[in-house]
Amino acid sequence: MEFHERTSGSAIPPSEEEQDLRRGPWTVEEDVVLVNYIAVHGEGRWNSLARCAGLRRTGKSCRLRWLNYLRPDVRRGNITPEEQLLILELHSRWGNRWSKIAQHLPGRTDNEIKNYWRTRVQKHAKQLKCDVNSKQFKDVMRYLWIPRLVERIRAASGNSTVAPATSDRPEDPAAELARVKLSSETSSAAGSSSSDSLGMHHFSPPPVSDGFPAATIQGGEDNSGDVIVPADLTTGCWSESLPSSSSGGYADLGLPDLDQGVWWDDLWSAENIWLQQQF
DNA sequence: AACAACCACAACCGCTTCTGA
DNA sequence: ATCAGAAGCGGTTGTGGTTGT
Repeated sequence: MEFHERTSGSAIPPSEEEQDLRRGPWTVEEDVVLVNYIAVHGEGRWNSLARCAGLRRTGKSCRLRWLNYLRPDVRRGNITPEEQLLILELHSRWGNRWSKIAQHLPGRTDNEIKNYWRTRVQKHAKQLKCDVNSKQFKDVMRYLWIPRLVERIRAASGNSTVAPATSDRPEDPAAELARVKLSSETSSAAGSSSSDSLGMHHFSPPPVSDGFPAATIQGGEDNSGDVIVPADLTTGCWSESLPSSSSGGYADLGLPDLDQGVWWDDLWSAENIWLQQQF
């Protein structure tokens, strides 16, 4: 911030050190320096780390580069269906609390999740001409997107080719969540139009092992939107609350693969038809 | 082939929160 | 209790690759 601001209009001339600061994409050489330095000295104290390592970067920049890219346990690339499911779930509960959400996706960074949400989820909302926080869009997620994900996870687990890095950890929240969804033990939400007549209510979140208290409505302390959550979006009964996808349900809509994006174009009409039948 | 439009992701920015003196 | 520096967070922008015309 500092360099940029001071060089643009401020009477305070930038110090020599600030003038020397690099910005923009990191080079391989910088990455190597940072990784080697952290390997020896550990992370933290980012400003002094940047100085001592001889990097002409701010401490913030070093920290971000390490956390989002260079850390050995960072996972990049395709977001698995389990992870997508978990992101939808946790976002419905917490809103844009990306770092909090990221804590439950091992190896994923808040930045990556945030980007995923913006580029995929918000894009689809835009295509549907509705807000991501609107009931319409949440219903799309609830009745179409999530069941689709559940089915994909189910299919994958049937083939015992489960998504990498999310399935082999007993404590893994994504796998846990998927298990919860698939088991579909509770049944109160099916066609829950009576209890959901107000369009919002409290819910009992599935176990997410951070001891987070049973949330009422997400948004919580950050009041970043007071998102209204469809009744059973988060109750673990998705697959019960809608027509069976394998017996005349959404499978019959001929939806293309979730990741391909195109199916959303056709989704809105199908969604409208179905919702009109429901509400 | 060239250009524009779009997309995904990396990085930055400003603000808030935490921590230690 | 207060203050300064460090760390963390969420929103935004920049960049490079891809796709369409």
